[in-house]
Amino acid sequence: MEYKFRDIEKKWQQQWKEKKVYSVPNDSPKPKYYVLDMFPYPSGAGLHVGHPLGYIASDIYARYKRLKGFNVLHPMGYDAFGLPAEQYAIEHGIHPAVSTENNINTFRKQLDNIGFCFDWDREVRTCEPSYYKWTQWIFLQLFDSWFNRITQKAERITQLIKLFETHGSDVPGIQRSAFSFTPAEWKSFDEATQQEILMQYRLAYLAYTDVNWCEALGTVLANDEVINGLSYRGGFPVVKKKMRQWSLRITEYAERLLKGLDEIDFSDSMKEIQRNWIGKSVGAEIDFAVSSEQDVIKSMRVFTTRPDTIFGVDFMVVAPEHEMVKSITSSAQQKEVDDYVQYVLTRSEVDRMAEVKKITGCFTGAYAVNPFDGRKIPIWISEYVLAGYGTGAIMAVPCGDERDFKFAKHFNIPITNIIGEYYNGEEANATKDAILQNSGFLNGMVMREAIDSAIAKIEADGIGKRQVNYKMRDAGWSRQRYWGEPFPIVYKNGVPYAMDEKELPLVLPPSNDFKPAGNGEGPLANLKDWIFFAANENRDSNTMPTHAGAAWYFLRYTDPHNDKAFADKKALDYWGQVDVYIGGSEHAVAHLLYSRLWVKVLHDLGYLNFDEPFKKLINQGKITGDSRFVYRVRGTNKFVSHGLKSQYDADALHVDVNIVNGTELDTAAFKKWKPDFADAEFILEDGKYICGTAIEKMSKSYFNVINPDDVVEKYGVDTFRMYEMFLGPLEASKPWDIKGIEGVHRFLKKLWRLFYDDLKGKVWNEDKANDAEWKALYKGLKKIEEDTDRFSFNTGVSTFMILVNELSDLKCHKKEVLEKLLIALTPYAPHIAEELWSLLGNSGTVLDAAYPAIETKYLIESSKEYPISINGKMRTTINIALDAAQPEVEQIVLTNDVVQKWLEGKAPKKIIFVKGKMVNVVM
RNA sequence: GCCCGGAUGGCGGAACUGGUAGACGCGUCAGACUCAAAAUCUGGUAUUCGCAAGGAUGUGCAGGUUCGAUUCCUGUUCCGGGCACCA
Repeated sequence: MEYKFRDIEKKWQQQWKEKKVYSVPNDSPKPKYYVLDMFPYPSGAGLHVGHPLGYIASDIYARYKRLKGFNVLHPMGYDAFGLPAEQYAIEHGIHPAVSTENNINTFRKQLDNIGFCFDWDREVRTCEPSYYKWTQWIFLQLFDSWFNRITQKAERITQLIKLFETHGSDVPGIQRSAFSFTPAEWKSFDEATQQEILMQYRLAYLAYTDVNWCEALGTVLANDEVINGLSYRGGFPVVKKKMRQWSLRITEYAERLLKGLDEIDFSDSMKEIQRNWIGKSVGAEIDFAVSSEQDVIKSMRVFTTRPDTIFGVDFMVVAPEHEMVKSITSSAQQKEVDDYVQYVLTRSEVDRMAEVKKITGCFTGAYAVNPFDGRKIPIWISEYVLAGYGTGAIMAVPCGDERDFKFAKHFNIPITNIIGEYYNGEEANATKDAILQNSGFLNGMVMREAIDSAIAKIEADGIGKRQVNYKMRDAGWSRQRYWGEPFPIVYKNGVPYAMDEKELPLVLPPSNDFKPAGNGEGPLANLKDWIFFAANENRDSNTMPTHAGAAWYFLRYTDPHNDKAFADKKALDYWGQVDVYIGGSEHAVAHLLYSRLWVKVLHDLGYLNFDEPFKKLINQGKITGDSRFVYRVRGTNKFVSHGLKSQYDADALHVDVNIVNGTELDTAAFKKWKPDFADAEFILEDGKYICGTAIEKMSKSYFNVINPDDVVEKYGVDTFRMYEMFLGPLEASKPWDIKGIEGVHRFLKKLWRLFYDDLKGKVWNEDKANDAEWKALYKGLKKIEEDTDRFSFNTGVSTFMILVNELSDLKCHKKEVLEKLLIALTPYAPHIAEELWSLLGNSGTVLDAAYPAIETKYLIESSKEYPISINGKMRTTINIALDAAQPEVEQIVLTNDVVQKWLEGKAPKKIIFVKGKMVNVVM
C-alpha cells in the first residue's frame, strides 16, 4: 500500500471541514490559549513560499497546544482596506470592493490547500461595515477621552469638563496648552470655544499639523510610509505641509508604552526598535532671559539633556519656523533673517536630510543671558534645529557637541572650553567623564554627576525644571483616500461632534471616482451630497489609515459576530491576551504600537482587563529566493558556463530557477523558455552548463519565485509544511532551496513504511513493545516536546527523522509505539498522521487524542561513554557507571591505555571530573 | 554616524546552562537490487599528513580569561536590520 499523499490530504481536508473540527467554543472547562498570525493584506499577487512560514509555525503550535489539552483560539482574517486596491481601481476601473473580494478568495484557496486549522467561522474583514462599525466606535472612545497625567490613564471628556468647571484651565495632571481661563470664564465661553479647548486634550483630535504631503499620490503619508523623503509606494517626493488632520495623542502614552515593554516577551531587537522609536531623553528645560531690540520676548526656553554643560554655552539656536523669531530679530538682521527663513521654507525634508555637511544659519541680532554667569549669548537660527522637538530651541555647547562645534567654526563663534584636556580644539568631545572647568558652581565635578546638581540648582533658582522628551510624535490618522473607514464625525458649523453610537456604522458611500479631489482632499470630497448631507452640517472627507482596522482585530476574533459591542466582555475576559503572536518584523513600529495604544485606552476605559495585547511575539524570518544566472557573451547568442565566464566578455541574466537542477541548466528547457533563446548555443564545462547563484528577495522579475501550490502538488502538504520548518530557525531569514525537500519527503515515506509496505501491505502489529523500542520512542518524544515548546521546529523535524530511523532499524512495527508517535507528529504533518491514525483502527480525529506522556523509567541510564580529555583535548572515551565517584573514576581513567600513552609515565597534575559530563586529565 | 543582530563542512543547519564541534537533511562518492532506469537499501564524506594505526589543523580575524571557549571578555572585518541634524 503506497503513500498517496494527495488523495489522503484532500480527503482529510474535506472531512475536517465537514465535521467542523476547528470550530472553537467561547466557553470550555479547558484552559484557553490564543495563537495569532498577523492577518494578511490580500494583495493581487497571491502567496509565495515565503508567506506561509509563520502560518505553518503557528498552526503547529496551535495543534500542539490543543493536543496538550487547551481550548485554542487560532483565527484568520484579512486586513482588507488599503491603498493598493484603490490604486488598482484607478488604473483598471475595478472597484476596490470587487478586487479585494477576488483577492481574498484566491488567498483562501491557497491557505486551505496548506491545511491550516483556522476557525474560519471567526474570519474578520476590516472592510466590512459590520466590522468597521466598531473601528469607528473605538475611534469615538478616543475622541471622548483625555489623558490624565496624574493617574496616567485615559478618562472621559465629561470628567475633564467637570474639572474645568471647578479648576479652570489649572487642572492638575493636564498637559500644557495655550489656553488659560478661570472656572467662571469656562462657563461663559460659547460652545465653539469650549469645543476648541476640549480638542486640545482629546486622544483623537483635530489639529493643523505638519504632514508628509505627497503630491503625486495626492495624499498624506505616515512617517513609516516615507523612506528617505520619498513615498514608500511609488517613490514620489514627499514634502511638509500644514493640514487640519485627525491625530492620535499617542505621545501621552509614551511612558506606558516604554514601561510595558518590560512585561512582554518580544525579541530584544524588537523592543530596541520600539524604544528607539519612542526615543525617550531625560534632561531639563531651562529659561534664558532674552535681550532684544524689540524687547517683546523676555525669555526663551531650551531643552537640553546636558544641563551640566551650561557654562559652555556659546550661542543659542532657534528653529527658523519658531514663533519667537519674528519678535527678537533686530532691524539690522531683519533682511538676512527673512531671506534665511524663506530659504528654509523652500527646503523639503528631502533636501534637509540629503545635505548633512552644509552648514547654514543666521544671527538674529538678539542675545540670551546665561542665568549663572550673566554672559551674553548670541541667538542664531538654523535648520538643524527642529520646531517640533523639545522646545524648538537649543543651547549650543560647541566643545561638547559635534554639530554645535561645526556651526561655531563655520561662523567663527568663539568656543569656551569647560572640559580641559578632554577638548583638543580640533573636534568636539561628548564625554560625560571629564571634570568640569570654567563652570562656576559645577567646577571640579565629574560631568556625569554634575547633571543632577545642575538640575537641582536650576529648579531651586526657579529658572527651569527636570524634563523628559520623546522623539515619538502623535500619530497622523487622516488619509485622503476612499478605501478606508470614514470618520464617524459630523461638523456642525465647522465644529466637529461625535456621531451617535446608534447611527454607526457610517458606511462608505458607493462611488466609482477614486481620484483625489485636487485641493488636497481625498476622493470622498467629490461626493458633495454625502459630504454636505444637511444644512450647516458636513462630514469629514478623509478616511482612517489601514492601521485602524488592524489595531484591534485580535479582540474581534473573540466574538466576531457581535452587533451589540466590539466584543462581549465575557468573551474578552475568557480569551484575554494573545498568548503567541507570529508575524514579520516589518510591522515592528506602526502596527504594534497602535495596537498597544488602543488596548491601553480600552483598558483605561474599563472595556478590557489587560493592557498589553500580545504576551509573546515571534518574528518569522523572510524566505529569500535562490536565483540562477546564465552568462551571455556580449553581442552573441552564446552562453558560457559559470566557471569559464571570466574568459569572455559576458553579461549575467536571471534564468528561471524551475529549469535549473541545482546549478546545472537544463539547456533544452532553456531553449524553449523564451523565443529569443531558441537557437542559443552553449559553452560547457565538463559537458555541463553551470549557472551562477545569488540569494535575493523573491520576486517575479528575478524568476526565483516558488508557488506553494506547485510544491504541494508535487510533494504534498505535509512534506511542504515540514520542509519549511526544517529549513532553519523560525526567526532567521533563509534561502529557499527546493533540492532539500526530497529528504523530508523520504522521511514521510519511511514513516509510512513502518505501517504499510509497498509489497507486503500491512506490516503494523499489536505486539508488546520491548524496552529498547520504548526508549527510542520516549527519548525522541521528549526532545520533540522540548523543541516544540521553544518554537525550535527545525530541530523538532530532525528529531522525528532520527526517531523514525531508529524505529526502522529496530524493525518496530508495533501499534502501541507507533500510535504515540502519530499523536506527536500531528502538529507537524496533520494529514498523514490522521490517515495512519484511522488506519490503525481509531475513530474520531487524532486532534482529540491526548498528547503522549513521557515514561521516564525507560530513559534512565546506568552508565555513560565519558569523553576523556588530556589537557583539554579529547583523546578517547571510556564507559563509566554514572554513579561512580571521583576516586573511582580517576582510577579507571589512569589505568586506561590511551591515557597512559599520553601521560608517558608522568603523574597528572590534577584530574577534573564533572559528573555526567566529562573527565579532563591535566599534566 | 548611532543602536541591535549575525558569521560553524560543498549547501541548509545542530551543539539549549563553558564540557565529545559538524546532529538531521541535501549534495557527492562507493556498493547492493535491476537487462536498464527510477525507487529503495548499505557504507564513506570538515581540511590535511599517513597504507594503516594514529597525528596535526579547524566555528570570520587578532588577542584574553579558563583545566577546558562555537559559547564569556576586549579589539577588528564583513553581512543583515533599525534610527538618523532629536539637542
